[in-house]
Amino acid sequence: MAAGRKRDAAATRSAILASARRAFARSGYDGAGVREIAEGAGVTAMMVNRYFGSKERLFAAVIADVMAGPSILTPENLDAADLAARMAAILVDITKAGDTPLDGFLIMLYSASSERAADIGREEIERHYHRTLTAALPGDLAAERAGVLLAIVAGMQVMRQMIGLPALAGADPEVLRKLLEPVFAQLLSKPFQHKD
Amino acid sequence: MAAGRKRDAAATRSAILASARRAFARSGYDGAGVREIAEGAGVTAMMVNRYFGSKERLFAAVIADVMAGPSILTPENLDAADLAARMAAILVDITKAGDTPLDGFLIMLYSASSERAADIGREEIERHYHRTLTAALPGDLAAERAGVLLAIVAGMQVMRQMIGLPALAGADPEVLRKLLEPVFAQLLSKPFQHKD
DNA sequence: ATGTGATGTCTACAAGCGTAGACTTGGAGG
DNA sequence: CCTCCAAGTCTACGCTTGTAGACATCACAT
Repeated sequence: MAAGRKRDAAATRSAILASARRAFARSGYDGAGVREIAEGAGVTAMMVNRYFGSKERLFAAVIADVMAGPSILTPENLDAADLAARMAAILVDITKAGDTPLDGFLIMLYSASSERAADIGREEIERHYHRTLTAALPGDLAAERAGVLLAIVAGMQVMRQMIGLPALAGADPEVLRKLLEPVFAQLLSKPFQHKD
Repeated sequence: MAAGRKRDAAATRSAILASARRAFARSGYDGAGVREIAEGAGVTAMMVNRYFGSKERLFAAVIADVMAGPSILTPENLDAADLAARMAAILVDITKAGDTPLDGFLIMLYSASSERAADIGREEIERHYHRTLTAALPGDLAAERAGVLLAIVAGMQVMRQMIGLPALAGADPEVLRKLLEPVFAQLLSKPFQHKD
């Protein structure tokens, strides 16, 4: 058991949740073991099941916890005039290499090969990210444009953090921002019209 | 053993490779089991190790096989004037939902949570995709632009096929092409200059 | 036809997984 | 001080995994 804490149910629960978040972000749903998660929280494996019922329920709790945290799509960002620039800056910052406090998107990507985990992830992405972004986009094809935007965000996380493509993982953040901003601006642009 | 084939080493090897490709594309490196792969090829699990040495070596062989196949980055595509439109069209087609013959990119994404698999994947993406695309890009920051382009390709695969985001998975292909083409065009554009 | 080596199968092992139930220990209320 | 329930640990089961070695079987060359 962790030295600093003794028999505090709420604290133990938080410790397990935090450890699980780290573990899932590092190894994905399948890769992270219950014993490993428990050790990271300073308890035994059985406490995970005592507090969360099962590994699957723990994963769902982690995703819910992550979703409750800050994201690119905060209301003040969505209403800002320079949304494209903000999105680019935040995305580049979030996906910087090393032991970044990874956000939930990455956890879901790592876990997407597990069918159950992918289901949970799709549901949460849909509800939390896609719906919000779609609603904020003026013009035609808002849902599709929001989808492409999320795909770009996902792709940057994949390439910078999961694969670790050197050209992206080691790139100058300023350069990446300059590259991404016009891309975002194009998809976000207000007078988007479906012309054909 | 498969009914149609009898004691043909080359055919058995191909069958295992093909089955492994399907299995890895469906479940990722960790998710796909050797027994499952073997069954898909109509043999026993031990044949996998006999022909490929280990699961890890099998995975490397699958990636190599996939890389040898067709991709977006064929020379005639890279030289074409309408590269952006071609990339958009091919990407949308490749990532269409259902039991598509998935390309290697997706296998690597599914397997990225395994450290060894991610290493193999990064190496191959770097060598096969990123280097080729970088060389084909005129203007400044070719490596970074190529990286962002690959990230978008990866993101579309993730969102359409892994997560299955409805807005993308169920979208009209024509619409997606129209959305992606200007994005690609912007990153591919010849007179790209790093201005600051 | 008859060895003989390649081809494929069977059984099994050691390790790790998620999970369950019985057990022990701590800390607060009487 | 003593009790008692929550908090936490221990041991273990059943399963799956990748892999190893011994065994069987088919096809071809002599």
